Amino acid sequence: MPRTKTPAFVSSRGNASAQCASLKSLAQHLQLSPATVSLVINRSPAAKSIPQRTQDRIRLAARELNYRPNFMARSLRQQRSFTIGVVVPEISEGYAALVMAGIEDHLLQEGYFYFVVSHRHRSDLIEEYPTLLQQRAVEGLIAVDTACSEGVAIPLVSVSGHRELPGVSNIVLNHARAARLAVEHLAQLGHRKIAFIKGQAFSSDTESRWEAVKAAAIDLKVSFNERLTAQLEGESSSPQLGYEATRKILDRRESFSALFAFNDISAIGAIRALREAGRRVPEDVSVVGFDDIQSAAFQNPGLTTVRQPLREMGVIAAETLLRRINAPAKSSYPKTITIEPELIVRASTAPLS
Amino acid sequence: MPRTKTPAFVSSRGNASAQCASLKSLAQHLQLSPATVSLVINRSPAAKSIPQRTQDRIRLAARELNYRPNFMARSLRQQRSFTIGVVVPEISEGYAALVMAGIEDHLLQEGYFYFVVSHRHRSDLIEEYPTLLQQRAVEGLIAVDTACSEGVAIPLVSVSGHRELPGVSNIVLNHARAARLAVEHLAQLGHRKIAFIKGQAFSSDTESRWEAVKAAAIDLKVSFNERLTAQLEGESSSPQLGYEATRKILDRRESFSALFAFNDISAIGAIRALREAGRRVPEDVSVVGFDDIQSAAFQNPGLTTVRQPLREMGVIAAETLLRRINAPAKSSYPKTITIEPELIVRASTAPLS
DNA sequence: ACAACCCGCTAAATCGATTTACCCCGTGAT
DNA sequence: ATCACGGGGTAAATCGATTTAGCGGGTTGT
Repeated sequence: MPRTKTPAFVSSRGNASAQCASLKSLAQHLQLSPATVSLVINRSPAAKSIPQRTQDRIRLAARELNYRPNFMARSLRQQRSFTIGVVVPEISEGYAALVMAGIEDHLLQEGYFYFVVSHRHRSDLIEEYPTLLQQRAVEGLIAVDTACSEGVAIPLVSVSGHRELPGVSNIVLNHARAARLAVEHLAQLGHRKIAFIKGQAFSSDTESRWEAVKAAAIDLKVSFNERLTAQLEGESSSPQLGYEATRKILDRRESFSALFAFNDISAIGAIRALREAGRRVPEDVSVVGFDDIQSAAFQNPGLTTVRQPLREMGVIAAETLLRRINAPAKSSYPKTITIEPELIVRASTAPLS
Repeated sequence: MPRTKTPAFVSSRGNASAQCASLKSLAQHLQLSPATVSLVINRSPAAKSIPQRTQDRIRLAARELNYRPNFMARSLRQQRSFTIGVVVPEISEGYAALVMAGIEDHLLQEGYFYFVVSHRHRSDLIEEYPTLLQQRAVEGLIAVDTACSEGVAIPLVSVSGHRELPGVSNIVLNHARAARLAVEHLAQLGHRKIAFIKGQAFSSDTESRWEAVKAAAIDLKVSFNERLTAQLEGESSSPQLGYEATRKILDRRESFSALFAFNDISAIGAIRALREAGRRVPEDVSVVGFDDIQSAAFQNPGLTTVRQPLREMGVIAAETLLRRINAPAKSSYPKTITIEPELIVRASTAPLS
């Protein structure tokens, strides 16, 4: 039997304004049972036997008393949180931010919210965050440019993850085509000696991109010279890495008339290194970036780059995830979704003079 | 009396792996009551009368059965969500992304998660999102560069909000000092004829910054010439706006040797306009930006700018909010926290030749 | 006349924890 | 012998919804 009875509606936290109104109080006010009110408010099919009159009364009162269903109670009962988790390497980087913008667009439209966490390439965090998010009852995960561990019990969509894992849907760029677009563009401008900058080992795009670049170079009869390649080194995402890689290439004193960087950020660093070495861009050296982050267009000169439709990739990731979440149990799911890149020609490339 | 009994632990959703283990099942396994287990697991003071032996048994079993408290159940009972909401104009913009990085840092450290929403300056969304977030049971809100409506029942911290509202803590830059830093720098380089670009009307920083700039100009005896000022126009956050504003100024054929833009993005557009008009930067015209977003350092030449410590501002916002959330009820809260700017001199400014 | 149904609604179980108010037993003090 | 007290727990209320089984009474069908 009950020991104590609190006086009802004495909220313990200091909310001065009228945010209360539970289902129970609303029902009491209406002289109805909570069950009835719930049925009507949720437009449950079971409410069809309730006359319109009563329904109107209920809805009116709900509006007047400013009834807002308690989200946690509802989640607990229904075992749904309408929340998903997004794991990114770093929020303040153009890449992830653009993907997130797309994710947000679609999720909010569908009534979902999302938690964001950034792991800054720390492997302990990469392990820990998915678990933490699952404890927060997220219904699915999106991992951006992150090689996620397996063993997640919930649907997972990976953007540029590049690991075929059971239970994971991959959204990947068509790297073969992307590399070809860039190399072809340079080749058409007359460039034959092209320098290449390779990505850091930890970036999940590095390997597939590199293979694609090699293939494109060979295919298009462009020399692929080891002495004209360098790899980005270091955790940070600053143009400094591209600057250093380019310096290395320059120091080898091999001649080249074009450079294809791993991404826009490194392309920007490369341009600085080239200028310092007295080479003008694009007159002496043409430079192509990758990604088309916002600052690519902001460069002077504007950066020619292979555009990844990052925002769209975010939207597609969100769509795919929600489809999986709302699919009838263990049904099949897409393993890989390939996205087509686009070459954006700006002012950092020019014909071989 | 009970009508139906489900066979216990037959989860209706298709989770193959072992994620179950409720408090009840754990208690059953241990031949103890849920109450005891809960007390021990939460290290509640009431558990001090329980012998170490039992405590160890409980913790061991919890580990073995991989017990994870159900977040929603716990939230419901405790009326706490450990979640806050962050409202930004646009995720994929350097400004908000940097503030968010700071917010995240601190929140996750303290065991909080956050929802992000972006309103893209749509006033209906600015109205709607705070309500939506409150329905999601967030314990507080951070609004970044957003003139939030009043009437929020939960603690609100505003970063660059610039509206003194009851219940709101404002984090603002010391604009007087910021303007002075920039103008003084240019004046010391010998510039007297300086062009100024003013921000869009919807940006909450625009007015205070503008006043500060005028005051600094007058104070430092730099001419403040209406014909050398222009305002950014348009919703987008692209350098194009700065480009157009600068064109307007150039078209007036008034001579100037330096330009102070509203922010880095517009400074980048300005540089492009100046170059196209045959003016070199910094040899003919020095340019100063504002914010120090990542791409400021990435510019060629590197952009001299007034740095807002955006990441730190995010951390401070999060700290302030958590302090308010965990403060004993209606206690007082900081109304305004002023942040000091810093001048970052790069290569876009040079002495008057 | 009795079953079958429909209408309008409700009781009560449930989701999975937290937390308060005891309870029972043994020991030491009076 | 009785009381007080502390140790080692537990029962049950509670958070705020959702949802199923079913109740009472009137109508219809046969």
